[in-house]
Amino acid sequence: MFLNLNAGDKKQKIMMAAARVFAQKGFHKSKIEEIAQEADVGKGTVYEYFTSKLDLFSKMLEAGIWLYRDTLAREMKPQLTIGAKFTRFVYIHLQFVQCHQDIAGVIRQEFLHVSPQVQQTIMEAHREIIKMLAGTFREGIETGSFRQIDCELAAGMFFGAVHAVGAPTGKTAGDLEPIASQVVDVFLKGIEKK
Amino acid sequence: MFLNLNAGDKKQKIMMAAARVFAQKGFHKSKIEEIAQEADVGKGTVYEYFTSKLDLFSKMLEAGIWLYRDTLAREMKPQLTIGAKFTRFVYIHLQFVQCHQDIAGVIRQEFLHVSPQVQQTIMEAHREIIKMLAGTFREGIETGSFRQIDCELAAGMFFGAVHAVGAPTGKTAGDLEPIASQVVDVFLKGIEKK
Amino acid sequence: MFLNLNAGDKKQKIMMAAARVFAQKGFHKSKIEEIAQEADVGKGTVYEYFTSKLDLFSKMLEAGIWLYRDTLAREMKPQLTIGAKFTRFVYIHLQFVQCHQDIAGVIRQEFLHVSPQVQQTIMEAHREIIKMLAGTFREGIETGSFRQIDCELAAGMFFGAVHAVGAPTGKTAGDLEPIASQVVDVFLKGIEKK
Amino acid sequence: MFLNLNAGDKKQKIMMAAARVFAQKGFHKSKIEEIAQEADVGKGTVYEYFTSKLDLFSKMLEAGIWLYRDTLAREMKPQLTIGAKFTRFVYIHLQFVQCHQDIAGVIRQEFLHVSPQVQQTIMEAHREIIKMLAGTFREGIETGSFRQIDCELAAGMFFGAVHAVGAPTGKTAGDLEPIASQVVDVFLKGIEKK
DNA sequence: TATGAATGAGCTTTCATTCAT
DNA sequence: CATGAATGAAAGCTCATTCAT
Repeated sequence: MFLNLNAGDKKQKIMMAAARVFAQKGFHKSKIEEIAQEADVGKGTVYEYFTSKLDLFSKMLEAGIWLYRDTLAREMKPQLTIGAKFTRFVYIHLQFVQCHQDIAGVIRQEFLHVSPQVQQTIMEAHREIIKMLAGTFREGIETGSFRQIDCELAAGMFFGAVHAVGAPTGKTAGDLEPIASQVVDVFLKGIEKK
Repeated sequence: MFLNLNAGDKKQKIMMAAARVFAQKGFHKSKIEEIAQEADVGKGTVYEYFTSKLDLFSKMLEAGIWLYRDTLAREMKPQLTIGAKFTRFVYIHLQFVQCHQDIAGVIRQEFLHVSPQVQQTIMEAHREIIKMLAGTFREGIETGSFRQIDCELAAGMFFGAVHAVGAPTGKTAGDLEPIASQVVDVFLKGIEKK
Repeated sequence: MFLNLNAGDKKQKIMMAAARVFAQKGFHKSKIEEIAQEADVGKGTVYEYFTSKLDLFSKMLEAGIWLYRDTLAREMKPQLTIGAKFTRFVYIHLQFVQCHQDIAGVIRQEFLHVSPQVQQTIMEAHREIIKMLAGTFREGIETGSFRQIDCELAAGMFFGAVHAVGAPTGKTAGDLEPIASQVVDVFLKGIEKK
Repeated sequence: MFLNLNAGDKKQKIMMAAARVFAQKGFHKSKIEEIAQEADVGKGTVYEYFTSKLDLFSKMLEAGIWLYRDTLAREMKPQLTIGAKFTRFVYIHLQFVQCHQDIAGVIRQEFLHVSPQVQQTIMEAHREIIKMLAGTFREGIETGSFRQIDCELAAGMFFGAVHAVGAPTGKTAGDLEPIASQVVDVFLKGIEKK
């Protein structure tokens, strides 16, 4: 077959199948055989591209995180106003979670107890986001838009809040734009009547 | 020994050992043998008190959730002002997480992929908290303290934020009182300068 | 309590309970705990009278075999005519099987694979019966009542036939006397029309 | 190797090994590992072909019963005279027992306490044989060869007698033809001198 | 390269047996 | 004597991984 799919194609296919299965069943209940079936390849083929189940999981997860970061980096133009940045962040996060439910589910749930490596990877990504958000908060304080608050704490709270909204039990049914606006509105203005 | 441990004590001992091990390794990587060793009993003894590994996990988890709920119910006096209620909630939550790191860790991480039953249990507890918080927000709106916001969304955001602050990566090093105050301050007043 | 039951009483109680349980579930599926419950004694008490599960089984089985032999010895008066002896044997066997279904069931089914000792015990009893029957056949030949046949073979066949009739699937519903007569009639006269 | 074993071969190999081990030790004392060793395969391989130990046992047993039935059906030509039919039956039974001692041993001993399914299977086969024999007796009565006897009882007795002769303790040392003749002779003519 | 039959380490669970009371 | 809570050896079964084809 000369018009074969490009080289990384089967690897991709396996990783996507893995994301689906891992998201649905978790790392320990997912069977390599099932992932292989889902990817429509033989069980042995998985081991042609990944050294182990853990390796497949890690690679899949890293790809997911990379995609998240990439999406964020692409969409968070520096020229946006601070308020717009937050709204944009929430929108992108919610949209990512909605589009990539599989990967999002895996990132959300399965990181503490799979392997220290994996835990490391996710916590690093988490720290990076917090850092970015804290930086934006700091920027707001410096430009006089925000009042004096603990930026790290606020960043943690903000990400936690957004994360909770994006969770399956949260409000992610309708359009994401208004929800993103609301979230940012609540966070920036607080809920007390002035 | 004449001052023997009271009845049900061994069950407690096993559950506490289970909490430690499950928190550290997660459900699937925890071995019954290790839990038995940690509890300083024989492997078979675990099965005298629990029908299976899953049963032990569920019972331990339910006990943890019950403890959380109980603590909350005991400490959230209805006569507190709304602001004080939120501060109290954050304080109690953070304190619980700090005191019962094992159980908190288990509740936080291991619920999706252990069993539908367990998932059910945790999500129910989660819904209950959200409901309580949303009710408090509603109360604030009715009394004119809070502005018109989506109470469910706000409750989700608030719990998410608190949850994030309580997570191992969050800020829970120093005294909890000031942190609780700060969290509530940020949430009530927002971060924008008026 | 000075008017206590005699010494062997509890031992008997346990053995009878064992017979019931072993008969119903077989050796390997019977649990010591269940036998203890059936005998209305504590689990540990079983070990006061028997050194092990196998010991209990063996003792119970030997008691059953002894009872069978004893019944046979008591009822098979030497002064009976040969024909009467056979009828008597069949009747006693069928009655024993009917009265002591538990023990009979155990003897019938559970002897090959419990222990070589047990197998030995039962096969010895079996050989003894065959020998007795063969002797009676020989007696018949010598007195001119029976024709020249292989006594061992005939004894084996006869016991096999009686055994089959006594099995749960066989004909043991109605009165045993006529059945015993029929069995002996068939065996002595054959089934061919003369 | 180019002349590989045909498909289903390994399944056969495992079933034959199982027959040997089960016959020697009984169901409960047989370990999967030992059967695997006997079959010269890995422990896990057994589970590639059978879902459980019980499944392996059942399948093996059914194959044995099928073989018995098949042998009987093939060899019991309807055109045989009644007397020849009985002789043929005894000969086939004894030969089967001699050739397939493993399977015969399993069928003879292990059916009550393995599983209701297994019990069902064996008792059905037993009933079928009894029915066939009773039919032949009835045929004999109708054609005037046999005297008026209870066919079911006689069939039970006959099979019991043959079964006993075929048992390991019975007479199955020498040639089977003369033994079969003797058995049938005894049964048809009886043992009384006319 | 792609495959899936074969494997065995490792797990949960059972239950005969012990022994402190 | 009587007990039953405690125990751990032992067995069935799973599934990540290998490797001959």
